[in-house]
Amino acid sequence: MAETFYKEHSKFHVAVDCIIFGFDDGMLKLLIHKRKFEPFLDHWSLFGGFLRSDESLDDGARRILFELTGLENIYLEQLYAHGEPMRDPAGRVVSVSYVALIPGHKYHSGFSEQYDAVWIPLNMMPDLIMDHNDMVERGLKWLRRRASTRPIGFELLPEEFTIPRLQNLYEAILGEKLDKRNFRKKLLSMDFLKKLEEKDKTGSRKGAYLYKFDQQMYNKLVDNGFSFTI
Amino acid sequence: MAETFYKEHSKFHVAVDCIIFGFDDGMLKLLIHKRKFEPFLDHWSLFGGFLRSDESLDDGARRILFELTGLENIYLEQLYAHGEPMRDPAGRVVSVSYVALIPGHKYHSGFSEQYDAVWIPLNMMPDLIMDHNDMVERGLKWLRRRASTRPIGFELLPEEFTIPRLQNLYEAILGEKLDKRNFRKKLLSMDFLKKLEEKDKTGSRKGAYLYKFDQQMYNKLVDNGFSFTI
DNA sequence: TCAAAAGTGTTGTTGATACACCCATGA
DNA sequence: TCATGGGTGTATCAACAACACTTTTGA
Repeated sequence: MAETFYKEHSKFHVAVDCIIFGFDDGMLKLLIHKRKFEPFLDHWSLFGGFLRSDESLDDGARRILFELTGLENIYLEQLYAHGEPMRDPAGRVVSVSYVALIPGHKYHSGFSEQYDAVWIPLNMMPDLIMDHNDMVERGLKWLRRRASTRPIGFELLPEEFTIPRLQNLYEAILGEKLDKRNFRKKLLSMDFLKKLEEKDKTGSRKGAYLYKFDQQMYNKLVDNGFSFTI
Repeated sequence: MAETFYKEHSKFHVAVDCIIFGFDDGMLKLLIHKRKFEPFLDHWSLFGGFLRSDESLDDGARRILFELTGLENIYLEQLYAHGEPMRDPAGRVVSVSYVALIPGHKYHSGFSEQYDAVWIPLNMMPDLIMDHNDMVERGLKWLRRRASTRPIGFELLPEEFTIPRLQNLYEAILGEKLDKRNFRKKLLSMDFLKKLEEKDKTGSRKGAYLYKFDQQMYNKLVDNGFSFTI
């Protein structure tokens, strides 16, 4: 019965494509791979797949990300629906893009090889299939906007991180150098970074103190009208 | 041949729903109507329709808006794709919502009656079908965000408008009173409002000078790194 | 001992906010 | 003449930007 009402209307394939950001070696990177099926077999592509009849768009995105990386509880947000009739030469497909942010410490889980996945620095992005380069550009704009109004930068770092590392990340996202004294002052004044006892010595002789993002504290601040900006 | 590649994958109805904002009597309003077909015949609903096989999402939104209002060249922006499997009890439908901003002076074109369309102030919104209330809420958040970072407020006013009218609009969008001296100072300092000779006397005895938004000037400012905030 | 990154305060400038009175006019 | 909304300037405060030297330590 359900399908009787609308049956005179066209139906479409619906796909989900994931724009997967990571941060490593001081660079923003994107996880892409060579496509495994026709058309465009073996061309560079975002990770995507077709929506199944029993799942929501969000579930589809989560599934695709999980199938690919084995990771769950990843920051994931819907970005944009692409629906040009000719965007895919092999058929009419409406594709909804999602942005995913992969924390730094989950990089080396070895998922890359089995799916032919590679992390490519944003400034070395090859031509991707169809409108995937547009998606990446839109994703980058989103990331810049989002990172300057919400504390999502932390989603791209390991749970424990140093202030200089955080600054590097913001510099990579915003594409500009920041003053370290002002950066530090501002971030610490916001009161949601917990300083730990240990130092991270991988970045320098001296070592830098590790910090943790305090989500609870952040929530409390937001409840009191605080809003993050960098 | 085109449809041979993906034929093992599910297909979906794709709909477009328009969140149509207007500004009148100092109030933000939304254009809604009573739905013309089952299911939910005669329930309050946003204006929407099914995507056709030969049109893009943007084209679909434009078409629906045109069929309804007879208006073209309306500010229209994609907002969000809703894809919960059970969002429509009559079938699996992925719906992409769009925000439309209708300029004030195009209100009285008489399109309302023939489509049973009514302008409802935002604070008197009835229960809408399915997830349409969510869409409205999302649309309002979008409008607040957008209006404070881009000069889209002008899309909701007639081509010629007074500063007090513009201020009323921003107050309605942001939901707070603004200081008239500061508002005026700020807007005029941005240099993209052209003052006209005539006054509009409908709002007061004294009359207030009319202004026009100078799109060219605005573009030039943006090229030079200017960014609008209110 | 030196190279390399971490850490630390102050000052000037700019933009935001708060605020009260006169003006023009039609009824 | 008076009620109504339009129009104007200044002073205070908070946030941001600019800027240079000391510390630690492994090689």
